[in-house]
Amino acid sequence: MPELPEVETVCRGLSKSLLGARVSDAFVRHIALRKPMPKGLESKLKGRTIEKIERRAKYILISLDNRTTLAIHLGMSGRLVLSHNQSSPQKHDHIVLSFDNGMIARFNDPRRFGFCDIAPTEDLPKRKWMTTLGTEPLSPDFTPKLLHSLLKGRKTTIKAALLDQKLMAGIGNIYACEALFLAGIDPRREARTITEKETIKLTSAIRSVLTAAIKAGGSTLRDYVQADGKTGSFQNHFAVYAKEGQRCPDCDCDASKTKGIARITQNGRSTFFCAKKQK
DNA sequence: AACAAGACCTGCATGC
DNA sequence: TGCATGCAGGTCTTGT
Repeated sequence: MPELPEVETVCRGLSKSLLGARVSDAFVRHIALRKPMPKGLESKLKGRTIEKIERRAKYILISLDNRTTLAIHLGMSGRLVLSHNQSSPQKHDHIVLSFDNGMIARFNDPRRFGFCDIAPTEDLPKRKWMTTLGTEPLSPDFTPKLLHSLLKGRKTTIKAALLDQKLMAGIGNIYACEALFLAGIDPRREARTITEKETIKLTSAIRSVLTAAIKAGGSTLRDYVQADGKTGSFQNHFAVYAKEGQRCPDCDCDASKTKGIARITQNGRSTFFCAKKQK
């Protein structure tokens, strides 16, 4: 589910209510997500004050006042929602934190593809899941030149390359499809065939789709909600994602032999694109 | 090393 | 109504 814009939105929402708040009570359901829950997590959280909440790739990083950081990944179906309602943990709640300011934060993840880690902040960059993460696509480092060098020699498709978190971190299936559409690039192309000129278009497409999605509070398909429980709205602005058979917003493909937005499977995942516009 | 496929889970929509 | 099938925003592991 949550890709970079959704995780960014959640981080901003959590920051509004939780900075400076102290954990008065912590519930952890010790059932394995992608990895087992850290041992003794409850006692590591209880009594701590939240100093900073930020995002790296699709990870939420919550800095505590004892120089430790709690990292949470939402997987496909995860939510991290704030409320004032004190109630016993619901189905698929994995972490419930009560704060001294009256807020309750719940990390709920039905599919359990999520992930949770806690470590001294200075050790964080050494965690295995952290060391493999590539460049942030919204950082100034993400230039056409860098993208071109990342794609160099790669025989995999450009779509698969955009999803490769080792190359650039944070893009998921929705925004890979949308960015390729904006850039006018066929998702089936080999990554190494993308020209320098095309990387200019592609970096700019990636930036603009991610930025617009953050502005819209992310995309809600089914599970994702913001920290305040509201849905995102960027799904209303999709050009191609989940629009199989519909007309391309940019051309008259509907009337052509391509018959609108196509859906194909690449590396086991759906890709949506317009074969007329994207070359 | 790079790449593709399978595995990990639950829930929901669809079709019989 | 029940049951089987396929599909979903991600990443890790395995095998070629």
